[in-house]
Amino acid sequence: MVLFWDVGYEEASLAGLLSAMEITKGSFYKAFRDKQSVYLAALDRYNDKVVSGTVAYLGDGAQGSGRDRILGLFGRIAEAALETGDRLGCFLCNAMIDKAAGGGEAEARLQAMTRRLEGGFRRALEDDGLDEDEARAVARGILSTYFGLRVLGRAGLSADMATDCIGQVERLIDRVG
Amino acid sequence: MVLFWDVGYEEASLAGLLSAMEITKGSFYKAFRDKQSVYLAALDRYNDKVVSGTVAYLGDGAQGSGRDRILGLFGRIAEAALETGDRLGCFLCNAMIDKAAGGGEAEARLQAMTRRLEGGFRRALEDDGLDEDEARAVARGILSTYFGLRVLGRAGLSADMATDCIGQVERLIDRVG
DNA sequence: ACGGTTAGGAACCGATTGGTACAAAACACA
DNA sequence: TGTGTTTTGTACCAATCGGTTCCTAACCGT
Repeated sequence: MVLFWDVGYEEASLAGLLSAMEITKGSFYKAFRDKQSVYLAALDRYNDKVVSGTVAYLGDGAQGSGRDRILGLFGRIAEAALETGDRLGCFLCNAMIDKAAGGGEAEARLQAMTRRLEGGFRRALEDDGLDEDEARAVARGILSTYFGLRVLGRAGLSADMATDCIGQVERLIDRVG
Repeated sequence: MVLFWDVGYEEASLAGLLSAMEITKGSFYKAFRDKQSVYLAALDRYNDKVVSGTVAYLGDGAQGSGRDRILGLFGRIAEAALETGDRLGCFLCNAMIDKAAGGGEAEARLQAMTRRLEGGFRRALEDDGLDEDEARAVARGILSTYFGLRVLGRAGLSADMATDCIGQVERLIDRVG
């Protein structure tokens, strides 16, 4: 999964996948139909692990208000990009750009994950008292900023760029209610 | 340029480039050093044509207020994605995700284009009377939303998603001043 | 220890990759 | 028209691509 995440579908060669999995071709083609199916499995895994984790965090009242959770998420992303020099970005976001991948079957998964993420933001906003329609609209704006930040993070994000972006997310939330 | 824009660096095969350019290998390798240099040239071309056009539009007072221009830009993007089914997205945005491309030389160009785009937004906001610091911060938030919208547009953007995103950009602008 | 099943490894496959070498064709200038 | 130069098309290259085949090695319950 991490290899696809890092370098995309085409650039992830079969040899690279094999060494990353520490298996050889025999086992590979016993376990999977072809390269594409592994990619789809990687997407599913990302959905299960990362997206689920993010949505759970956004919906976890123990982490503070909805506002706190959303800003906390963005803070963690910026922190990872700045301090540990994380250049992976968001696999979902990368996959949406990567046209070579999945051949149609990927698109449904991508849209489903996008909806889950949007739902996570909306949930957090509703916890702060926003009504459904307004929460959805703001959530979508935040989602879009989220993807944008992940894109920027992939190409090297400066610290002040990150803080400015997060500041705007903050304003997007605080305006309402 | 359009081929790289559409399918990315790796997926754009030499044969595809040749037929797109309507030349053969002989002329190709006389005109360019290798595939990577063509990619960089395509990035430069995108900068010259598209980014320059966008920045010019954002700075053109004849197109209305800065607010009008920014919202006009987003409107045109959404319109293209929805009506004509444009799945190209933004070459700059795609290239930032596409890690295979450019090998270090691309990164400087990408950051330069990003700064130009940010400057375009900032200029439009300053025309509406925002001071420099505030304009920069808002511009960066808008830039991030811009990239996010382009990502969403690549994977099939619904009409209400687009209107909600643009609505949040509007709120981001209107809050200030 | 046995036979049957499954997993694993390595050789091999045609197709395609980006890139080179070179000759033929088009061109410019006189 | 003759000559020298540049452009263009083509044959070719090693390397790598994703994928198949097949044989061996490990493991299983009896």
